[in-house]
Amino acid sequence: MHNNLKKIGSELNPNVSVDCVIFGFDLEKLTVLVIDRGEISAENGPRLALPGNLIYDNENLDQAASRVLDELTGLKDIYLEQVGAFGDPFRIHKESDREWLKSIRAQPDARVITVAYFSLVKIEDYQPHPSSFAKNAEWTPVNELSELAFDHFEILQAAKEKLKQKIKIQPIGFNLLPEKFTLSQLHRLYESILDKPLDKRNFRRKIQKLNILSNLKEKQRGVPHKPSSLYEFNEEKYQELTQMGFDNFGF
Amino acid sequence: MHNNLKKIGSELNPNVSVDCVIFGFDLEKLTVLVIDRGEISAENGPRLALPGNLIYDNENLDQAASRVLDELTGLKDIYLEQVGAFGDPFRIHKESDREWLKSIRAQPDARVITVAYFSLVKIEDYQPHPSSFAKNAEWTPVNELSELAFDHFEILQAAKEKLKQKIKIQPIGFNLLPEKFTLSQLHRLYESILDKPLDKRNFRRKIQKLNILSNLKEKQRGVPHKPSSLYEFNEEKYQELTQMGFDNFGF
DNA sequence: GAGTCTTTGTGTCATTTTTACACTATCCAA
DNA sequence: TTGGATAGTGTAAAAATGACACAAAGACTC
Repeated sequence: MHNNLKKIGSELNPNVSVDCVIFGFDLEKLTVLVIDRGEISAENGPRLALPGNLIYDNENLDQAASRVLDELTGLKDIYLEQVGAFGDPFRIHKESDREWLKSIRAQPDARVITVAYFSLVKIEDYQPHPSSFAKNAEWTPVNELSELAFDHFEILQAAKEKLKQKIKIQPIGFNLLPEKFTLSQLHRLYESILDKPLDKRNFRRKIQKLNILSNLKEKQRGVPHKPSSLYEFNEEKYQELTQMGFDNFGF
Repeated sequence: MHNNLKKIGSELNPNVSVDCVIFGFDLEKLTVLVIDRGEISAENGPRLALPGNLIYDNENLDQAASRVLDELTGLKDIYLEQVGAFGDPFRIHKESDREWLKSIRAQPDARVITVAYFSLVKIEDYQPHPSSFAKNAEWTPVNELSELAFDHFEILQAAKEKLKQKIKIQPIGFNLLPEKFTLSQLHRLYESILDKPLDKRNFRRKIQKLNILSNLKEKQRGVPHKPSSLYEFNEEKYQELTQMGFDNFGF
């Protein structure tokens, strides 16, 4: 077995890339980490793009996505989920994207299929990483973006939709919040992701009934209003739930 | 724009394939169309595989999946949905798969990323197609499969899961049934897909409340028991529903 | 320290949805 | 005509949902 290994080196595969939709939450809005390409584009195309790169021939797709995420943010062990493959033959052939491609790719005209991932990051954990394009990375509220390079806007929409569906099934939102958070922050997070208002009391009732939060006996300090209790996500209780086949968070 | 078109011919892309999980429903069980590769495998590996093929450089992924489906079944305009990309570097390197690959691929050792799709087919519409591998294709109950070539079993599991989730959100199951069907058949279909029993009366109540079925004033004939009313899926009423943002079929 | 601003935190009631459950009706075949 | 098989139907209890308003706690200002 694997006597064909010799044919697989650790070189870039010119035909397959991964792109990452890195979501964050600034306690107000859902945001996404995008790269500013500067004024390189030919005909005033979009300056912003999703981080991504070609894959290496000796890594699998998940590994490639983790690597791209790590190179950009320095973060490891981050929640990561595949969105899907995007492979229109002309997806990278807008004139406004070609200059940029020429500057970063050995074969800027090759057909590239990309596999999109979304990841959930605590903004507080992120610090621009020295390497890579991180110096040009910026958190932007998802709803303020209306165009991106290549087909990245389409990918972003698909990632938002996937996140929306997923959060109805698993409480993955906690990956976007600090360790300690308030119910109001969680509430705003759900409203941001689901993109619709949720009744405050009903939301609190529902989320508390799940019994996956620990009420730290601790309050916010220094806020100019009634301070809120702080909670943390209780992984163990969550495991109990899921092992009973729980699968519907009902939002 | 597209002065780079010259680099994109209509040749097979040696690095990207599509694989199709073609679901059917024999009115008893959920089935899937698999290819029997015969006894070609070296060390008694699995004989069965999902239909799939390399993509052409001038088609997008959805088109490639439609093409593969068409080549195998002769069917067009079939419900098709992407499951995701599978790209382990060694996914096609099992010794038991190599003989087969050598017989069908110009570059049997190339690293191939595959994009999986699932499609829903009315078994009655399917007739083995002269071309391709169709003569070796067979409908097999999903739950009777325990191994497949390459990583196809993993792909099948992912497709089942995707179908399961999707049917909770959209009534796509009708794509698997004849135009005219009984509530019991629909009931069995949902049980097959969700892989759990559903109470008969509750199921009927729920599905009827959706109001997307038309009761044809027609009954089964020739069955050795009380004949059932026949229904058909009412596309228009369904459109009304979805346009109101309906999104939860509650199973 | 009184008043204002801001956000937290809480309960009820009416409606809808879910769950569990058993018997009669209708056709075919023997 | 009887037996076998599946279709078709209703109810009651429990749970979930949706709509809705006001007092409490801290920070800040004057």
